[in-house]
Amino acid sequence: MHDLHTTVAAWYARHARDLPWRRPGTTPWGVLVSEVMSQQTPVARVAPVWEQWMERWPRPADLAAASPADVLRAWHGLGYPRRALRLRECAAAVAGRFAGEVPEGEEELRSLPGVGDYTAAAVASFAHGRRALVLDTNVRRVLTRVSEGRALPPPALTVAERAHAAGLLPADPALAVRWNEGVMELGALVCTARSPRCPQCPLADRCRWRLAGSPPDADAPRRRTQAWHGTDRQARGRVMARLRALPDGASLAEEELLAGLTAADPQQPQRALAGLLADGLVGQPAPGRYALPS
DNA sequence: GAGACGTGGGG
DNA sequence: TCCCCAAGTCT
Repeated sequence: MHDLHTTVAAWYARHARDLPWRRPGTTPWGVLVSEVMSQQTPVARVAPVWEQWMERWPRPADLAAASPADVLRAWHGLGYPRRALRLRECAAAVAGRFAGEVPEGEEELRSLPGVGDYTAAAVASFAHGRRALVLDTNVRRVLTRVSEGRALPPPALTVAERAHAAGLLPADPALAVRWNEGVMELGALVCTARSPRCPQCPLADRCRWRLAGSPPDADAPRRRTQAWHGTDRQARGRVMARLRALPDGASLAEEELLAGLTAADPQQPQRALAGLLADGLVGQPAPGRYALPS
């Protein structure tokens, strides 16, 4: 029976995925880009996009100089395209306010567009080797199971969770980094949300949830199932797909752009377009014409 | 704090 | 086919 941290670190050393941004030579900016791309998006889908992205725009200044249209097209498949625009703004902020160097402190990191608590901690820890509390959904799930004996963490991060996780974070920065990446990876590969691979888990012998027989979600209020069909979000996605597919320099009139998007609510397509315009995801190269923002 | 915000793959 | 999601952030 090994110490918790040693056990996780040993498991990570043996089972960590060979993700492109974990390879030697990856810059702090590359790590930041990987974290933003991975927000709510499966890592397997991020990897190939990240490689092309970093080859095309290796430094913050390169991305800041790119057109929103190119950035949005390169983002294809990752979802939540507003993240792409924010990442470009983030690049401009790093290039400008921070002389092209990704800041090391969580406070400064959080001041960047698209960087919240999780991403700031992840970049501080994984890119700079700092001691930071990385609390993503994977870590929360692992700790909830091992320590609380429950199947899933509450919908929103609680102060109790934060305190518990903080107490587990090693004091030594290098050990803290290993712990962070180890627990995250364990949650991503073994202690998964749907079908956890408990027989392969290095913590199975001390997991309260496992020891209790892996009881299904007690009564914890689950997040409401994500609304989708017939939503504005779906309509927005369709509009963006059409614009991304347009040849460079081409544009569409509103009727062409929204044709066939009729929904239960006849106002929806236009509402979606208005929202995209407001978000800067759609541009108007000429009056009444629409395209990706230049 | 609740709700908005995409996409494509797996079970 | 249909449902459920996957390294959150912003308002």
